[in-house]
Amino acid sequence: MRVEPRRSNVPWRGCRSIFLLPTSGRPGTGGRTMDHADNSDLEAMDIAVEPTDAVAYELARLRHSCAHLMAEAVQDLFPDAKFGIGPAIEHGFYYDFDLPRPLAPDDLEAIESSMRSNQARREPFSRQVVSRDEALRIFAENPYKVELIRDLPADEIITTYRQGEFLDLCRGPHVDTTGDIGPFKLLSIAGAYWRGDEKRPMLQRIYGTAWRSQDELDAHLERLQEAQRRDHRRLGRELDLFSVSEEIGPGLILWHPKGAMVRYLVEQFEQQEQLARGYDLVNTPHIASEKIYQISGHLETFRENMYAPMSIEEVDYYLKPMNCPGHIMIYKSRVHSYRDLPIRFAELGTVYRYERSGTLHGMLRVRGFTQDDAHIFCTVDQVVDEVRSVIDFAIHMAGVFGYEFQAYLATRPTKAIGSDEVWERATTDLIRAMQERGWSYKIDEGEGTFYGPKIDIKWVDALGREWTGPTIQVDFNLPERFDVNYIAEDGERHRVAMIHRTLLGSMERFVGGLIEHYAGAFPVWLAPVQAVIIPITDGQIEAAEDVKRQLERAGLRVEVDTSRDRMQAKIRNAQLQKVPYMLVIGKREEVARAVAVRPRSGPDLGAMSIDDFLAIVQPRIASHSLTLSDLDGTEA
RNA sequence: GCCGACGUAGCUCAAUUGGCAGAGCAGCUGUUUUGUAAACAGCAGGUUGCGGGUUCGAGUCCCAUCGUCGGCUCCA
Repeated sequence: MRVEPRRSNVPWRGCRSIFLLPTSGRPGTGGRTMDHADNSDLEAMDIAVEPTDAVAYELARLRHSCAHLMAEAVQDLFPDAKFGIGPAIEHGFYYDFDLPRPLAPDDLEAIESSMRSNQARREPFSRQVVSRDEALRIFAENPYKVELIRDLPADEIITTYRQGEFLDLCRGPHVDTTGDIGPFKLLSIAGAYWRGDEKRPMLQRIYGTAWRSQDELDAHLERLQEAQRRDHRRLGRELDLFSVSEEIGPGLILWHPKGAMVRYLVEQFEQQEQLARGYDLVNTPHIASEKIYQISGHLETFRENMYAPMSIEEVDYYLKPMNCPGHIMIYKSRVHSYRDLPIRFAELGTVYRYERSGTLHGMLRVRGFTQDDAHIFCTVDQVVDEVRSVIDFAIHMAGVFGYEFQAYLATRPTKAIGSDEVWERATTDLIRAMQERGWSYKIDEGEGTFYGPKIDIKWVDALGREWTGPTIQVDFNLPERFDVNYIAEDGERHRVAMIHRTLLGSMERFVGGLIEHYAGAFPVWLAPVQAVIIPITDGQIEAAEDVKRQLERAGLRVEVDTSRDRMQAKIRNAQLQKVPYMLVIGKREEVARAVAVRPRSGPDLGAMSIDDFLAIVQPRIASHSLTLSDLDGTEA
């Protein structure tokens, strides 16, 4: 199975990654993972699908045909257009064009309507085998196609496909006629570097989606809208969770009280879990002198992501981009016996990294973030066990937040420190740990860190989107560079192994993801406000305040809505704020010393005593339940 | 950083071909004291992102800049 590297600034859009058919009979490519320059394969393959899945195959064929249909329309509109590649991708397709002018939204409509009339014409797709020279002659006017042809393996059978007036270099296969393409919609225009290389020309890319039936298309468009409704930037403002300020700077998150409460609850929970698993908490400074980053190799390999140094008494100091050097220095502050190991240092460590302006995205891609970072110092023999227990920990955390997950093994990048043997060993250890855990994993070729390979765990959220979050890295390199040792049974110094890991990734990205995962409706244990008490008239404010005090004594986060809105408006506001419980108090409840409980998710539970309400809520808080009452088993 | 689009009140949006910058919600004040998703009225709110330019006159046209959005590249 071959995996295309993810390319997107939005972490979950990584699910755009696609799977290619095995390239039987193509020497030199079997089993090789695609790299960024491998788009020629994409074009040659054209159809990109999970090999086992017939439906996916059919969809991909249809979508790739739709890309051709779109290219035909673009050619009509821009006779001078030069064509790049137009593969099927997950949920749709795109095609890259070199056009004489920028596309505008109106163009999409024109292209779409031209596509529809060509679709109605039911133009057949016809395949021709051509020689390399013929192919070069046919596409002589088109430098991109020429490049693709030149890069094809010598024994490649070169084919073209024609429908109507449009002829394309293409391996196919296609549907029989344009009439078989099914309902489609063009979605967006974007720039994209030719062959993904930022040094090469930028082409205009049109994204579209196509399905077998109108119902499937409608469902997909509905999913896109749902994703928009869940956008954490929108919910972050509406629920008053966080903001960014141009004056403070882009990519720097301001956590408002409610967002900070969610973060605090996540952090507190995780810290407790860590302490229960033999971690020690540490703290390290936000800046450090250049000396440490010379030793670590950061200045060598990570400098472009680091902020410019500040000079303090003629020594350059850097904002820390990672927490590892600090933890290493804590370890090294004294001699360690093999009996001490493993030592596990955990820190909610805030790091700053320069990210290019175009990559920033709400809380999901920022310039300052807090990692739930830990470094495990252990013997080489303990690595596999430790990695395995980190994996268990990660599974546990995923379950608490209701995520499915998928593991990726990221291997040695081009820019790396350390010998081949060391990398080999670290990679093998990671694979062993995953195998012993019974995990299947995919491979992200060359996506490891500069000091070691890693397991990236990607959450799959309620909408089926993937998020890069937790990461586990085995590192034999930094211990070497920092000369990190322990005294073994033989009385000699031995090198430690290090495991870097996060379980949630960063608090920014994790909470941002949580917002979208829960659509802002946090489970009651995470909700910044767990209950709003709604007095029906001013007469019940006192009773409401009294109830609030009782609930606060029981450890709940509660507000009283003392506004002069009518009850209906108060309920609406609480509902829009996605507060788990509304506790209505009118005259009847006041007299009965009760509250009428209305969960945001379900029907009114009627009036009950405070104790009865607590009996509903407290177990759910303690168990991190996703439900608010026995009546809603499925609320997410 | 690159390609494209977009920046008007706290939020969502209006404003003919360049001709006095408006509405709803939120906010404040008053009236209403209300039974499960928006009571009524009034007031206030803006150097149209920032800086230049063209013009008698710029939210509108031009240039530059900052930011946002969709992608590309890169990443927790």
